Amino acid sequence: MTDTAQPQFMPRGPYQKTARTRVAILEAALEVFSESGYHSGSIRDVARRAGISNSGLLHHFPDKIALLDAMLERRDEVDAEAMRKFTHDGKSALHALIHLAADNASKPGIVKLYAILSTEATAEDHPAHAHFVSRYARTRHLVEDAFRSLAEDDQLVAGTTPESAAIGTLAMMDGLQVQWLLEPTRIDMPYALASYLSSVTDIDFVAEHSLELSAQLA
Amino acid sequence: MTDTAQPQFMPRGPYQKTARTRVAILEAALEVFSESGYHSGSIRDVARRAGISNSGLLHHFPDKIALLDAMLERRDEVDAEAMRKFTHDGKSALHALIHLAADNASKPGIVKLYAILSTEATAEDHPAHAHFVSRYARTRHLVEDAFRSLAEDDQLVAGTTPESAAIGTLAMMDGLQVQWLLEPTRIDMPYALASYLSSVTDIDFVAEHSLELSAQLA
DNA sequence: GTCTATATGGCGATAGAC
DNA sequence: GTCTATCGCCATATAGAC
Repeated sequence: MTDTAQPQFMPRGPYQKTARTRVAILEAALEVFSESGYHSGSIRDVARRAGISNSGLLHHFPDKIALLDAMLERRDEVDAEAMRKFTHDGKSALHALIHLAADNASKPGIVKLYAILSTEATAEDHPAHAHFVSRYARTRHLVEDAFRSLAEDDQLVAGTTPESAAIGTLAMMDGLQVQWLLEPTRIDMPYALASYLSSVTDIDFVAEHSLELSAQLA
Repeated sequence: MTDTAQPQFMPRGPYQKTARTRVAILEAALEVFSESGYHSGSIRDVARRAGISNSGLLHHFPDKIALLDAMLERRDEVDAEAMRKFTHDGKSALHALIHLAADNASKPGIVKLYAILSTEATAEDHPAHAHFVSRYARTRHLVEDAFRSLAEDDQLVAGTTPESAAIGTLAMMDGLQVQWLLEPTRIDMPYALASYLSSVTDIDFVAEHSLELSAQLA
């Protein structure tokens, strides 16, 4: 990894500008890859949006793949941080997923990035293929653990296993995002996810989530 | 529309060869767009696989967008045919969806086509945007009707509406496809879908589907 | 109906000046 | 660290011969 992750340890000297430029490039890369995916998104477009020349960009990232890797790594730091906060018990972890869905509803760029890249990266020779395989495995384990702790309290409905519930939860989140991107006003992602979680557990996530919403208004 | 849909009405004369060429082109287009999506898939690649030159292809389809439209139209004819067969009652319609999922598991090309195109077409200026918006609306209505007829027999679980169940079903199917494309051996699409349908209805689709499978072996 | 040849332009990446 | 200039490639699409 490079110096992007800890810019606070080198704020002075010539590196300060470098770090700022790198961040600008990575943010532009997120925009471009969100809109067009990796193959159709162009380095030149990223450079243009970052206010830098084509070669100026390639000074910071040797090639297109390095740019994609760095951008994904940056995103994963943010995600990992958000995940770490909600590993209390199973129920609160699933509530956190509903919050995540609500949060995503205000970030179409991020949602589109993962929707496009994850399908594109389905091809085995895609530069981000391994990244997404391991990303799904990691997330699936996290969600599976949440369901397992619920199962120990007999709160999973009959016929549902922690594994099948975890696969179903991730599938539901992904699928809802596609429909939401196509018709944002028709799809209520957090509600639909809560509805799913309620149907595979003995917990009324829909009611609890709407209670939270009313509490926020007070 | 062109003559592709009714080749049986003009089998002789010079059109016969044209029709055959067009079909070869559309099948090649399906391959290419399945692997790379629309933007990254190239007309040249399609032409190469169809055994024709670049300009030869453009004689049949004036530009790339026309090629995509014709290919989607052709696929939709097949899909509509498959759909028409199972509009008996609500329960059999949902069983047919499980069959569709099982069928898809042997057609990674088709699955990948829709997975990639539907996320790519999320962009409002994508040539297939309108196509996918109306495709989702149409399918959602079909599934919603199935759930509505179940609701009239009190077979929907509490807290689930025909609309939310339809949205959830489509989301589940889409999301499962992405995970299945990434790790085919880990995901059992028909089982996972049956599991979802069982959790939102009072019908044990998992048991009924596995009964069907055993019957087929006999 | 299919071809070759070509116009036009975007792409990733490199070389070398400042 | 950033630039201009450039190479070589591939793209969509057109013109015109056969």
